[in-house]
Amino acid sequence: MSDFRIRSKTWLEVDGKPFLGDGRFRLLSAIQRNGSINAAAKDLGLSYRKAWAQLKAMEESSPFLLLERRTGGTGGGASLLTDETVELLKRFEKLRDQVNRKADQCFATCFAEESAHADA
Amino acid sequence: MSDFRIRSKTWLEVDGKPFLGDGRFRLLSAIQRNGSINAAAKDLGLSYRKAWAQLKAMEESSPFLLLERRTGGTGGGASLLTDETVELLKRFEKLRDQVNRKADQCFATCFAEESAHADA
DNA sequence: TGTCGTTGTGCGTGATTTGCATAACGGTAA
DNA sequence: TTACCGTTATGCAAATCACGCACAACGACA
Repeated sequence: MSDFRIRSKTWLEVDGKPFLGDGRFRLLSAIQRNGSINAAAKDLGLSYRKAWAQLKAMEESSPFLLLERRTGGTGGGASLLTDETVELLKRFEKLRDQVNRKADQCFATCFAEESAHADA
Repeated sequence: MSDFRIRSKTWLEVDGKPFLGDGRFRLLSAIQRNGSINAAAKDLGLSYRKAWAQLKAMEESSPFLLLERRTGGTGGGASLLTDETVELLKRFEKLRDQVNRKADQCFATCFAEESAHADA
């Protein structure tokens, strides 16, 4: 009964539609690091097309502006996360980590043959 | 910041491949209720083809026999969960509910404007 | 005014999913 | 023994979806 591993995903929704999950979290983080959607996509090994589609989906249901885009100009353009987005990422990361940790705990309790209580 | 709802999924893997998640849990439960794959599929509103594919995928990585199948005979045939599968479903349901409950708690903590600590 | 690297988008191609159609099976009853 | 019935099991064509190439628009700076 214990050949299993547990996995879990946590994400936020708006109006029943997916808003922010792990993939989009990584994308936004990469934009923050790299300063542009294009560089972020390359960084993560995904196509600009796909990254752009994810951002569009997010923006369609976001209650606030996600990022400032600049087309043309020095460097060809750039994209910058808003303060609210940076704050959102922080909260989401904390939430996700807490849930993952709890999932591991529950798994140990429900599926281990003989489990001493872990107190991590 | 609080137009969001939290969602989470929990599932089991074997050898890095998805084994038991919410959809397959519902399928197996429906087989238990209905006594056949066909009736279970109708019950859930999915095609027999798809239900069968899910079972096949599970069986390819399952450490034990999932269900007994009978082709032909009275009623045309039938399918019955093994005792181990019934036990697995119980444990998974418990695990899933615990993780979901914890996710709701964490969400309240991380995203509520002013949150008194909930102690459910 | 030309250059450059962005953002933004149309569209053809390939992969994946879906569902229809059909074969095989075996208890039961005639 | 044989026909019947509803199930398990599967091949295959059609539809749907995802991917990524190719290209247009943009604007600060030299």
